[in-house]
Amino acid sequence: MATAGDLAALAGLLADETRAAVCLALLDGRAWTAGELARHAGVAPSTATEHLHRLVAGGLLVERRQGRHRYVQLADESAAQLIEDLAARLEPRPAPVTGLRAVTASAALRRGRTCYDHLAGRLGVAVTEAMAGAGMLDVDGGFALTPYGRTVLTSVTGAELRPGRRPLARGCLDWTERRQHLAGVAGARLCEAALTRRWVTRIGSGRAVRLTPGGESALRDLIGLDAAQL
Amino acid sequence: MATAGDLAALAGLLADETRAAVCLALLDGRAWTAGELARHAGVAPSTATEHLHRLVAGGLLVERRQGRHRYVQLADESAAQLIEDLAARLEPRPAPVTGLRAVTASAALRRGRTCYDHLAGRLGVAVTEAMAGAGMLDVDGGFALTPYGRTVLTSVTGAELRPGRRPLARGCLDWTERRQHLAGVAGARLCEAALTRRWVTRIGSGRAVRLTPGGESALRDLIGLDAAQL
DNA sequence: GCAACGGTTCGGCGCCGGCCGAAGCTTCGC
DNA sequence: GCGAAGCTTCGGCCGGCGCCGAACCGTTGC
Repeated sequence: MATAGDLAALAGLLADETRAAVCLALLDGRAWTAGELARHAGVAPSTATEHLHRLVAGGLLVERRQGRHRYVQLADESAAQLIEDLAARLEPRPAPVTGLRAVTASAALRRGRTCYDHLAGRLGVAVTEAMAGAGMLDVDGGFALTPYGRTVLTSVTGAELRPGRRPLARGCLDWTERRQHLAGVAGARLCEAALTRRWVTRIGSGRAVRLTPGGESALRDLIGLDAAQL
Repeated sequence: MATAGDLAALAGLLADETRAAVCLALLDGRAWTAGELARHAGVAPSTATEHLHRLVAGGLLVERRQGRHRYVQLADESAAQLIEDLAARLEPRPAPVTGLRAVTASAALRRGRTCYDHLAGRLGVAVTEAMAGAGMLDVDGGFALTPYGRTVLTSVTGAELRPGRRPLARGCLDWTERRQHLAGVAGARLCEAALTRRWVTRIGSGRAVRLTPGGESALRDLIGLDAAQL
């Protein structure tokens, strides 16, 4: 049984601005070095060390030491999901409609990005809706991959899709779009395939991604995605 | 865009043992008075007042003043879900198998309870699995109510089931069972019907519930629930 | 009216924890 | 080897916050 103390300790891991910044940065699913995170969060390396210790001890992060670097990343998908769930609660507006606030970096992020290990942003939402429209996802009754969708994704990835500890499909509320996009095993495999086949490519070193011309036609054929609406 | 400061502030609401105890108590979905919560958490009334202020200001709780009482309860289902999600991460063991730790109060809770506004515990999990077995829920591809399940539930509640801001069906990870049980609109309507039709009754004033003989036969006929395995 | 009761406000206390810089340790490049 | 770089440990500072009790306010019951 979960005690109040345990719950408070877990929440306490994220209840600090510096640690929160670290976790948000790590939402890209990749491993960062301690120094990168310290600079990102704007604190001294020694301070970052302490925070990373707490986050690792709390099970939210895992570390991998490699030479003189210490890489950390989110421990698992459920850790990422927890942070996403909290962050989702911070954006209660249904449709932003923010006019011409053309901060290009964040505009690129809104257009398309990875969220831990799957696609998000307008691209992720559009892919999800195209799949729903093509009968691959049931989004009315909840959020589930249909048998047809399973067949299609299996043909893409080659390997059989099986739910393990992680569900096959799960809706992940999008920060910027306030709509659900596909997460879970299916979302991860699709994102993996999209990156290896160069349907999407990363922009710079961040988590923003861009749909390539090849990806545009491939996704149109596969799931009926209309890239024009992006 | 969610900032680290916002995230930290939200997490900070739960990052205190007293506030966490309050939120866990409120997970039963009902309204508690400030004094009840103070006694439950073991702090002075003045201390409870401050905590409740913070939780209300943070949007996690709503208050309703009635005479000299101040009732608080969780603001919405997403607040309950957030707390559930955090609590679920605290029980990483797949199968407890705790032997004969017969703390009767918690045993009753494990057997059956309400979780915000739907059924949980062994009862909630058994209902969910019976519905999956009867073809009303798709739990392989994710978590969704099938058209057949929608028909059955509509016949039970009379009113049409429609997803709004809240999904029709959603899996909610059970604290004690570590399996998913049915939440979302469908879970809430089913629980509501089960309580009004006396398929289940509350035990005392807490969140524990018990399956009645009438409920046993009704749920056997409706979803093929085998009450013997409870 | 008056007392009892629930809740709130305020002041004060003490501790926890976040921050930094200095010193030290390990690894890497040369 | 030797210096530079990445990281960690330690000590010390300081602010925030959780706690309580006392005084106060509004409601309820007699």
